[in-house]
Amino acid sequence: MFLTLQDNDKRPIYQQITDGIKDLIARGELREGMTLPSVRQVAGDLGVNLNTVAVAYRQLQDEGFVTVRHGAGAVISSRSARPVDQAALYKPLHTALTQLVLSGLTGREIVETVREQLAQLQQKGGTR
Amino acid sequence: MFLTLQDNDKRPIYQQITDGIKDLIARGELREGMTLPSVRQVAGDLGVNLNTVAVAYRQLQDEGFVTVRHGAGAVISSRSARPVDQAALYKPLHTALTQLVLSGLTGREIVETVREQLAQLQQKGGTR
Amino acid sequence: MFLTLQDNDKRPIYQQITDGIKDLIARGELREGMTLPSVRQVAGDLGVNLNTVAVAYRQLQDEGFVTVRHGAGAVISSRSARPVDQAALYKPLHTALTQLVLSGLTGREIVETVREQLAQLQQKGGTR
Amino acid sequence: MFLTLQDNDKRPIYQQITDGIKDLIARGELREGMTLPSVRQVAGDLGVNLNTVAVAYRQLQDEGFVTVRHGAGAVISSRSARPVDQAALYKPLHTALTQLVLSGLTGREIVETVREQLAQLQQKGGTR
DNA sequence: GTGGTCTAGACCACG
DNA sequence: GTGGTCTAGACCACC
Repeated sequence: MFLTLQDNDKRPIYQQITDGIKDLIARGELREGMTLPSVRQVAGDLGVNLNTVAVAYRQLQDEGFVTVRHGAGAVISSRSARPVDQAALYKPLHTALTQLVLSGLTGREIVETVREQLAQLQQKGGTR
Repeated sequence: MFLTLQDNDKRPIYQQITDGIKDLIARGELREGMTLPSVRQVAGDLGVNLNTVAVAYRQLQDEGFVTVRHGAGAVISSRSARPVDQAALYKPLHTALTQLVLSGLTGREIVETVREQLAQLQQKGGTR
Repeated sequence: MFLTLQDNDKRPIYQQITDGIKDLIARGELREGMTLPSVRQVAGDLGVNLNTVAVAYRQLQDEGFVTVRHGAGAVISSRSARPVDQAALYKPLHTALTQLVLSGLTGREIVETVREQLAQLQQKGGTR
Repeated sequence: MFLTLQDNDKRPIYQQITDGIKDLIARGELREGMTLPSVRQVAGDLGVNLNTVAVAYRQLQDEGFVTVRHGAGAVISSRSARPVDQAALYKPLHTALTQLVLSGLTGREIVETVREQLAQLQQKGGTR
């Protein structure tokens, strides 16, 4: 399977699924036009309830990442179809950076870490 | 007041308070030895429940950012007193970066944003 | 083709087809006695399942918009053959108007929009 | 109670609740700053499951109509906080008008009906 | 008290 | 087969 759940993760399960799929899209493993595995399959693979996965899929649809065709599965949308909430976008980054600064890392070290993580996200060509 | 709450923020109120105070420490506006305003005062200023602020202060104490002395309020700890959870440290950064990549920003733009935010956090010299 | 499907439309595909054909009838592009293209042709053109189109045609027949003659296709009925469900008729209008009011439009603007859309529907003189 | 469910309504229950509350906001019976009745109370009054109401409330939150404060209820947002999807806004109106034209009503009659419904929606001063 | 999440299991609508 | 909705009932987090 391409998704895994973390026990020590504080996010709700459905959110982990949503974020995980967004992550796969960001990394280019899931591309425009591809069909997501069915709700039932994901639920079975992860060992969670059908509804939990359905909530995640619904969220992805609401945010414009996938187009759900009733009875025919969920298809990855084109990027242009996805909206952007500028305010909500930078808040998590700010919080994360604050934590890193507090931990005593220097700005140089933090930027280096950011570069590494970005390289990892983009190595599949997902943001071409 | 030095803290404000955002209506459109998804974090619980106590978390916004905790994060806000950490932010002030990171920026150097709150320094080692300074005393935080009382739970009652913060609750009154923000218009929230006493318990909510108490939870935030409790969290700051648990994480070693402040030392609460009975009858004397909460004072900012020295940085060396603060523990570091490596795993928990980088996860928020990864999530935040993923969101930014998904929004269509290039790696260059993201690194630039990171630099700006770091500069803002450090302009007071609080952690350098 | 005379019909197109919208990806961002929440209605089921068969409903989009039904509504689309009703629209063409309302605009006078399809008139009494004309024959609809075959289920197979529409399915092929739109790239959807045969059953989906069949359901749409069935719905049009149930509502009296077309008469299906075995082996001869579906022909547009005379207007007098079409029944009217008063209650069901005004509910969608009410819902639509509520949405427009909520969006902040003034009554004057909404009435103007309605006039424009009606003019568009009637420009071919199909129902006058 | 201020909400009622229609048996002959094809919309899912949670959608009827969402639309009903939007309607109340549009009519000005629910105004900015007022608190919605609790999920439990609505569920009890309407005789539906807790989750069903929770879905409706979540939808209202996602669309910006209410701000949910965990543990403290759901409060009506200011109108400026609400986003607008232009495309989705006019489609229902178009569909509704098409049905009315097909029923044989004249343009004059339809505009008159629209005026009446708008007057009804606005009589409480909700759109001031 | 409030809302949020999750499960187990049912039934419906769509393709 | 697919996803969507709903119920009954549980437990958690927040205020």
